Amino acid sequence: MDDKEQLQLAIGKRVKSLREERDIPQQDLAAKCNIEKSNLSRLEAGGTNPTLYTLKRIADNLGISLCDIVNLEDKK
Amino acid sequence: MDDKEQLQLAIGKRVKSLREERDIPQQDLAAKCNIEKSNLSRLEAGGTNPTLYTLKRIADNLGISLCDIVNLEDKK
DNA sequence: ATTTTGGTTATCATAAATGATAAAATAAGT
DNA sequence: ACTTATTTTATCATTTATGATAACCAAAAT
Repeated sequence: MDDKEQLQLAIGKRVKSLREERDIPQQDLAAKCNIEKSNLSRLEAGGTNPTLYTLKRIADNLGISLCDIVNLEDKK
Repeated sequence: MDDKEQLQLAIGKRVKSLREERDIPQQDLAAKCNIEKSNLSRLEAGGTNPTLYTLKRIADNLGISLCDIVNLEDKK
């Protein structure tokens, strides 16, 4: 697996984990962020290389900073 | 100006500032990151909404973390 | 069993990021 | 002034993120 795929999987896991910690369904988060639920599903599954703005909206609606949402080190 | 534009300008400024601190020309950084110099120029000018992977490569070659490169608060 | 609810997956269209290249502008050296 | 280095800008092609929609799957609730 290459660098890019690993990164995508890592950010996907991170978003999913943060969302689940808050007990908010994909659909709800997607709606609040104005992104398609199918898009969020792909993102969480590591199937996309999201743009900064997409990550910003997700971070905002999870109540954390951009810096925090891309803090992928040692996150399992 | 909308949210997205502001974000783009902020990340552009941040990258440019970090690059200049290190006295590395756009061309060199672009080459190390395997991105087009024109693309990096656009990015630094706030003309693009970069993907996570693009930011990752830039961060790596600037010697900082993803978290750090998107740390845009109070950066002027 | 059959509705909900949450999530996934597939497909297609559209917008936009990036690649590729070239030319022009600007700054820095000399 | 002239050269050199650096950056910007424009254009076009290609790839891909995202939008939009629909169908499907799996639990859980009832």
